[in-house]
Amino acid sequence: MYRTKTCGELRIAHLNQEVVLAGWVQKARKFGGMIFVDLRDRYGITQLVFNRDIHPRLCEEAEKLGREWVIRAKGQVAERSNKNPNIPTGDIEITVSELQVLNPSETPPFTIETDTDGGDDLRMKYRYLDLRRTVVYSNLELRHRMAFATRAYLNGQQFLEVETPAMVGSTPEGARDFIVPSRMNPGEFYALPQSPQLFKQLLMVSGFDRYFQIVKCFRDEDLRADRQPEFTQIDCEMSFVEQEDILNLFEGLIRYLFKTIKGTDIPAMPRMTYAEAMRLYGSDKPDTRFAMPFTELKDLTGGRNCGVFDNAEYAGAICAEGCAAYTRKQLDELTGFVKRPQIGAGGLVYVRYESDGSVKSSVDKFYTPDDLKLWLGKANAKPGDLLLILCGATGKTRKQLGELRLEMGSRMGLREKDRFSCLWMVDFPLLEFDEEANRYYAMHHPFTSPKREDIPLLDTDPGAVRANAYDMVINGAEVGGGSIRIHNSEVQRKMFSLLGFTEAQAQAQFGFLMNAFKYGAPPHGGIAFGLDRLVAIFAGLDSIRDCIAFPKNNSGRDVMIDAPAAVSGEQLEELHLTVNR
RNA sequence: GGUGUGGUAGUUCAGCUGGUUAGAAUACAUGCCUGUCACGCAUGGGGUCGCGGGUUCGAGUCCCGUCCAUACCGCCA
Repeated sequence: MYRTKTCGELRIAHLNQEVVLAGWVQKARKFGGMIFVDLRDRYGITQLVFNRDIHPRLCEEAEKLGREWVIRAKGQVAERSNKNPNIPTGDIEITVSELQVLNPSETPPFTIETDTDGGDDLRMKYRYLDLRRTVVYSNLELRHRMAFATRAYLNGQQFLEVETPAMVGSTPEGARDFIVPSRMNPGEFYALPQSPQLFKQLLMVSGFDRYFQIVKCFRDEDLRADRQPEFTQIDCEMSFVEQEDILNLFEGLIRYLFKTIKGTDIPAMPRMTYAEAMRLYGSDKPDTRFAMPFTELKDLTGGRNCGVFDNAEYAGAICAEGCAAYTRKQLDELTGFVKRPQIGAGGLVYVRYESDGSVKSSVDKFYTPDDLKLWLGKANAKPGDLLLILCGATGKTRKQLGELRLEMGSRMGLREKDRFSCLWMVDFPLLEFDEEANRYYAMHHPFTSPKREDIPLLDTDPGAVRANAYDMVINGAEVGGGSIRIHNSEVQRKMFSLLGFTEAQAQAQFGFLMNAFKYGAPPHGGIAFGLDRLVAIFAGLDSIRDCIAFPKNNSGRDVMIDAPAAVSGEQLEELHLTVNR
């Protein structure tokens, strides 16, 4: 037996017990006649003590120990004379009587400690060492617990976990596919699934009624802090349900996760329509940890010959509470922020509501204090508040104001990581018009059903049709989304024709699904949650990379195994491929 | 594809308007140290200043190009 106890479990109650521990040398503090070794494993750290007076030969051996050596030590649990209240095992130590080096280690390229001296690049290259650090390990442990709890909840709701293929066919809509050449079918390719969408719908046709799968999905698009080319979804589908059933059941899942993982009861999730979210927050995933909604000012800005406002289709303001004292420098910073190419606003108008009740603004040339007080009134501003105003084309300006709102939220400390605000975003538009391609695209996917009352609009005003589609938003992040699917072949045909698919194209791409639907497809719908994002939010992480064991870097590379990489000419030949560069 | 930021010791970083031998902390090595837990003290080794070109008497520093990392925009039904 390599060990009788782990490094995390020994307490004062184990006093005088003879134990065997195994693990890694976190750090050895060497004195002349005494050596303290912090022995680490997954469960914690236990201090080993070597004393020259008691075991001179052992002490000599312990002198050689270096960082990350793997050792095994036998000894007696003893009460420390100087206790360490910072660790759970801090009351005891092991007086070692036998020491065995199981494997020495080179000095690691960075320190394996919570406050490591290693930068991101290096930690990713040696990810197996990075994962030894408790802070990183605990994110993966949390991920395990969340996945486990998800399975428990869904199992309790009669969901079956079914595996679907990871080698599928490429489809034209949506994200770029990762492509896998087929050796046995020259010139033909599999694609890795962007989601098991079609398969889970087929499982509904098969009568599985409630399906889920915690499954890897793949999208060949540029990465972000919250986007990896391979990521994990909690993918779900249900039959004989309406939108309300799905919202309730999966609000239950998230509530269950908060309860079991964080021990908190979250309030009922408000529902917000897409239109309302755009009007109030300029985003379909508003961060509702703080309010600061938009106030529309266009109707109050006319008649004063102020070109900026008069030429704008839209003027909107946010009210930053208590920020009237912002300095010129701070306002300049904000102006710079909104003028960055990523935001793209022309400029920023501010109105200071001074604590003494007076008003100062960047448009004092055009507007009287009484004019400005009307604006402040509409925005519910109080003395001491600061109004920040953007204007321009409606859609664009709302988006810009949304970014400014988030920036102000951050600056004002309103986006604490340990506070959670969840909501359902509902009534998404069914279609989105793409100016460049001069056609409609499905906002969600082509199988999303339109709202029954909006079906007539499909012929007259497709852009106004609302979908039975919904997203769950937590702290400004889209953590899940889904829809009630189309199960009526007439509506599906209309949808394909709106999307510019010919009958033949639709048949070629989605024929198997459309055929299946001929044989009694039940009404059905589903949802998929991004497990990585959920874990990141629960753990308060800035990037989902920190809760993925072996993530890709910003360029989609795995710097640890150095992938992707070139393959041999023989391999290419077998696959009937030539590389064109 | 675009914008910003960064690349200097094993690591994290400092290095001003260009100036002589490029620093700090930490890690590492050696020695001393019997209650440390960020141990302490002393000594030491360690540098292609990302790469290429240019300006200059002189470039870590300025210019151009390029590569890499990172955040964001585009993209992500």
